[in-house]
Parts: sequence; C-alpha cells; structure tokens
Amino acid sequence: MPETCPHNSAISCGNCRLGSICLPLALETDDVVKLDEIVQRGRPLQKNEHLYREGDHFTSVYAVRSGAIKAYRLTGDGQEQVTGFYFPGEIIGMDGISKDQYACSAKALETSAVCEIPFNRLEELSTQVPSMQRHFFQLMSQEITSDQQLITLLSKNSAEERIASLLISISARNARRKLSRTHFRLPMSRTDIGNFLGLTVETVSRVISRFNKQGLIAVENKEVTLLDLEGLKAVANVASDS
Amino acid sequence: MPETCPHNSAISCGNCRLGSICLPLALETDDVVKLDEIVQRGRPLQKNEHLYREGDHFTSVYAVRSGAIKAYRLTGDGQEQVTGFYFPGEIIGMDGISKDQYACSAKALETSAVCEIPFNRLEELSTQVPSMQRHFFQLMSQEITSDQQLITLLSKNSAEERIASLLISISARNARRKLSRTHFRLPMSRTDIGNFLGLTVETVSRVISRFNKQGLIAVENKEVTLLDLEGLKAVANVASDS
DNA sequence: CGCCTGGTTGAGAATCATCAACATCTGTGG
DNA sequence: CCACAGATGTTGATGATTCTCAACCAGGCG
Repeated sequence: MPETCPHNSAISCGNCRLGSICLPLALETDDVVKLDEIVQRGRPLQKNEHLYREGDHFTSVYAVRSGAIKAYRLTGDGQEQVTGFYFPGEIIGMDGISKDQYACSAKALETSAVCEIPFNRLEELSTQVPSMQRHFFQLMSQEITSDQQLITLLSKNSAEERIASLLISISARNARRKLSRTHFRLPMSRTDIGNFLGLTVETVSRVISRFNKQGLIAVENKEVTLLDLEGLKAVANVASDS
Repeated sequence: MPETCPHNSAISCGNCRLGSICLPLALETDDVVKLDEIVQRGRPLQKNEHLYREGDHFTSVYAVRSGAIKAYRLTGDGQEQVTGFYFPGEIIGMDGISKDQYACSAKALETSAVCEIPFNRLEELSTQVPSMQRHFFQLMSQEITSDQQLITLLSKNSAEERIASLLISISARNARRKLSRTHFRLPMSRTDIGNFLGLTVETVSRVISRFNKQGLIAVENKEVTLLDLEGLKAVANVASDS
C-alpha cells in the first residue's frame, strides 16, 4: 500500500475522518492519492476572517475541515442574506464556477480549517477519474437541492417551522459526523440565523425562548440541547426520518 | 464540413437557434456533432403533461426547445412549491443527479418541446471533451446562483418587489432569445406565480392590478406589456442593468 | 346553457417587523 | 481583577403587510 499522502505527513484525504462525507467518498485508494496531491491545506482561519469575498476571482472550492463557515451575499441596499452554513465535511464555493467569480462571500464563524481544492486541477482530475467527475456533479446537485429546500422553507413555513427545521438540520449534520444529535453549540449569532431564515433577530430570539419555555429545547446562549426531537420535528412539519 | 446532425435531418444542435444560450455554447464544431449524437428529440409535451415526476429514477437532463416548463415539489402537507420556470434554451433536471432520482416534478405549462440529454452519455462526453465538462459545471453553478437569488428575493423582499423582479427576469430572458423585452404572454397561472414567489393568489392578483393602475404595466389576462421598465426596476430594487 | 376553473376584489385576522428599552456577554485596558 | 464599552441578545408595545375567508366575475368546454 502506498504512502497515503506524499507531501504532508500529518493530514491527508486518506486518513481524514471526514472522508466518508467529503470528496473522497466514492474514490478508489489510488484515486484518493491523486486527490491528495492537488488539495492544499493552509493555516486556519480566525473567527470573522474571510475565505473569499463576493466578486473575487474564482480559483478553488473548499472543504471545511473544522469550525464553521457562513456564506452570504449583500443585497442592493446593503443587507446581508446568508445563503448557507457549512460544517466539517461540506464543500463551499461552487457558486463561483458559472461566472468565474464567487457569487457569495465566505466568512469563518469561529476558528476554522479548510482544504483548498484548486478548481482547474479538480477539472483535470475529473476527466481522468470518472468517479471523481460523477461525485463532483453529485455534490453540486446536492447544493441545488438543499437550496431548493431552503426556498420551500422560506416560502411556505412560519417562523417556528423555520427555526425548528434549522435546529433539526444541524442535529442531523452533527449525527453524520458522529457527534451528539441532541447537544451542540450554535456557531452563528442570532442575527445570522435571522439573515438565513428571512426573519428578524427579535423573532428568532422570541421563538427560541418559546421553544425553551415549552421544554422542546434547553438553551443557554449558544449552547443548545434538543430535549424533544420528535416534538421539534412535529413543529417543523417534517417527516420523522429527515 | 460534416453533416451537422447524422441522425435527424430536421433538427440539430448545430442549426439550433438556441445554441448560443444552451449547451453547445462553448463547443467546437465537431464537438457539437458529438453532442448531437447523444441528444434525443421526442414528441412534444402537451400542456400539463409531466416530463418527469419527483422520485422518478434520474436518467436525463432536458433542454427546453419551445414552450415553458415549471419545476415544483410537494411539501409534506401537499402544497406545491414551484422551484423554477424554464424557458427555451434553459436546462432542467440537474437536481436529480445527487440522489439518482429527480427532486422535483417537471410539467409543461403549454405545448413544449424538449431535447433529452441522457446523463450517462453526457458524463462520458464530458470526460472526452473538457470544454463540455466545464460548460456543464457552469450550468449547474448557474442553477445554484439563480436559486440563491430566489432565496434572497423570498427572504428580504416585499410582494411588490418579488413580482416586479419576476417580470423583469422574464423580460431579460426574452431579450436573450431576441424576443420582445416589453411584451409577452405569461405561460403560468397566477397560482403558479404565487407558489413560486411565496405569495397567495390573491396577493399576486392585487399587486398585478396595482401595477396596472399605476401604469407600470398593461395586463390583459396572461398578456403583459411592460410600459415602464425603469419604473419596474425601481420597484424591484435592482440595479438598472440586471 | 350551465358548470368548473381561474382570476379579481373586499373585509377582517394573524404573523411578523419595527421601534424602543433593557439585560447580558465579551473582551479590553486600567 | 475589576470596570467599562460595545456588541449581542431579550422582551414588550404597536403597526404594517400579507394571509384567510368569502363573494363575485369571466372565460372555456362539455
């Protein structure tokens, strides 16, 4: 068996715990080595540091290794629309491909580490390794469907349903990483939550307080415990398995 | 010069007027021939006929040739969320890639013709023709950014702003096809518009009536004339060039 | 002709935004 | 280590936008 990472003995896609939910998902061992050769791992981002900004020349997509990143765009009148929160194992930056410049800004919500994947290298690799191409098509398609879920949420659901859905989504993404499904720290501010869900800070705060009083969750600042996951799912109006 | 389409003398990507805004955009002449070989053109869809349904096994993406298609998904409680309207030259079905089944249903709003592009053939072609791969990545990325624009619209904008934005978007897409920027027929119902923009039929109807009274547009059933495009853009809160 | 779908208009109700005051947390410097 | 300032979060009162319910109108098709 070959050395899993030829240029960095500490970290590699081959030994990354996130591999199962990140890029290498569908790859053969030697293809993972090829991926490893193009992935660049820089210094960590400090809280509030930008990974890239709206309008920057598009060069790379990024896999989040640790921490949390928010993607947002500014509206004409300077308001912030958060388009997504990205947790370890998730890929950010695919919106930049179409115009060769990023359509969103990406900012660290806490100290975070990312793996940079230069897109032209990824394109090359994709022509050589069909399963790589397939996997990347799937990742982009996944981004489309998750955006469409958010569209539905914004279009049809009440403030309570939106916030319950967000909590459930974070819980599910935690579970994928083998972390607690019921207890976690929200890396984003209430304002960010509002800007994501199309609500004001006040409404976010009120709904969270209400969930707390109702015994659905226990909140202390950013620490959240989901006390009644089934109850929350009922509030969110989602089928029990999602 | 080779025969542009080896298997269908009437229609081919090579002679299609929509080529400049559809798939072949960035292709060399002989690559267009390769694309032509995999594109399938079936009988037209009648109004209300489905191209595919949510949950169907994913096989192909489709380029709209004529008419108009709406994509929609059903919420848990049976409501309809329209995720997009697709006009000639636009590609539909990319949401199906991630799970190998369509995440939306697609239904003809009027008699429509589509070009079916079997995805596994497209994948093969993409490994052989890098510009094809690149172009398809760009199309998917475009879908992501347009979904994100819709997210912003739903999250931050009033009923008037949403409807003005939709009219402007249709106008701009008409212009791309060298059709009138100011006069067109809305292929979708008021209900569809509401389900797309997160509004009720009544609100849609009221806002359109108001625009009519204000002299911004002239409406007669589905026929719309944009009388004051600049005024509409002001209402929509968008920069004048979009 | 009458029915049914789709669209319009009106009145009242509900949700969420706005404005405002206050509380709490964070981190910085004395 | 404490004190303070600014940012962040909470709670309350009020109001606006949009939804809901309902009636009515117009057009298409059997």
